[in-house]
Amino acid sequence: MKEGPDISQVAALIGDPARANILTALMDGRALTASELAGEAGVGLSTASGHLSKLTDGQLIRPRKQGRHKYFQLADDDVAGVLEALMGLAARRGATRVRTGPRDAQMQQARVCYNHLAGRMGVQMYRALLARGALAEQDDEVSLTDTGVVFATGFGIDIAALRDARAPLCRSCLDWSERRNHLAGSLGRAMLARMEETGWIRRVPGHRVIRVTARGERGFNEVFGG
Amino acid sequence: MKEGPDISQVAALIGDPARANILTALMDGRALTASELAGEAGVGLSTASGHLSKLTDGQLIRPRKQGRHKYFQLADDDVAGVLEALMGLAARRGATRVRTGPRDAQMQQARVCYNHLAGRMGVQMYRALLARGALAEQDDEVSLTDTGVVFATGFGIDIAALRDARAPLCRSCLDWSERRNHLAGSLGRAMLARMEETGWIRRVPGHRVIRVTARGERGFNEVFGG
DNA sequence: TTCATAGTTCGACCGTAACCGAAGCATTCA
DNA sequence: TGAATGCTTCGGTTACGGTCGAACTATGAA
Repeated sequence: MKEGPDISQVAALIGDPARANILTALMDGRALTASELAGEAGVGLSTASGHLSKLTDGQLIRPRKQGRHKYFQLADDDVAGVLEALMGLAARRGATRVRTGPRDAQMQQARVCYNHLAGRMGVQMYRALLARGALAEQDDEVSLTDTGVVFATGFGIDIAALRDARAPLCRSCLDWSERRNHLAGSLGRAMLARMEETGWIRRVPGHRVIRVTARGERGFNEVFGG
Repeated sequence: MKEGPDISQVAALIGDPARANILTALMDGRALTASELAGEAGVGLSTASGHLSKLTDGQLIRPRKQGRHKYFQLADDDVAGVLEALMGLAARRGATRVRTGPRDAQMQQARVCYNHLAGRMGVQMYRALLARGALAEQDDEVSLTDTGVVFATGFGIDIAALRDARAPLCRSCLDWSERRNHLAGSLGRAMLARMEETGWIRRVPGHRVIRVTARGERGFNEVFGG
């Protein structure tokens, strides 16, 4: 008597070692690129690509294209919940593994990403703007609220001028070191430019690293918390 | 690379269609013989035997020898919980089985989930118990309050006896059709058994569907609202 | 423009495991 | 004691799917 949903397809999807590794790697909520996931899974890029499209079709993960990178994250909390529950069952017979750490500290702190602020500082700014209601997020889209217009103007940015330009005002950009959103778009660019003008930061020529001045650190923390 | 237990083995175990059929058939908490399960799975007896020993090794099911029969049942509530959760994912993907008929509607209304009540009725009961302070939820854990002990006793359940058994008294289980918690654990089992004793419900033999009697409907609404 | 990097698709190879039937135990019943 | 039933094991076949490298597409950098 075959009743209820067919669990074998979903389970089989999770049941391949490479795919299970991919899903486990995504369990912390970060978004990783196809190449990184190939490394995590211990398979070649072409193999991983096949797995990723299967997982996407199965709605266990969700892809997000960004430039020439393609980031993947778990589809939603329910998926994470199922994985967690499966780990509970699997734990009854042991078999655990290890983990690796990150690298370039300076770049992770603050850097330029297509002319806007990225790294921990970029992510912190983005979250602060969300928290104070300056930005509104929905379905991977982000927009500037009325509150946000007031804030940006106070920060020294001419929003009306930015709106005149064809380029999108706000875009969320996935941070490669933090794996969280930061602010892109013409507003993101203007924010970074403004920080440079006011002497908060200094860009290292020929490199993406950003140096934060003492004044910049004070000011940044004051405005964006932290 | 990775951390946490290896979920791929357990998932692969569930991922085979024949084994998934076997596990699904056991979801109502009954113990079935190898021959019956072979029929459920749609494979030959020798094939089923192989699957059953794999599932046993994987601790998803538990065999019980009785004479020349060998009965199998799910290993415990956790296994049932994982299966329910997987059904939730599968249902969302639209991977329901071909057979959709009156029985599906009945299943969503009230069904057995490893010996406890699931479906809309199960969820409603759970929420009513929370609302009246009989159950307390925190961090995915659920426990019986003093108020709850009084209530359960009034319902005809010997809580002291349940506590003596090793099995956990209360446990929440995610309902695949409602996507909300319902009550599992030995109390959940006792509640269902009590409803059957008092003639509120009648289990359809060989199926997970539960039939609610007229008296049961009155009584249930009276006690659990709605 | 040209070059480099990220990812996808294709083709071929190969291993695992699902499957069945037949023979082999084990248990119960006559 | 045999005969019947329930299940397991074995051997052989088959097919599905995971794997890689190479060719191809798309995007960004110089």
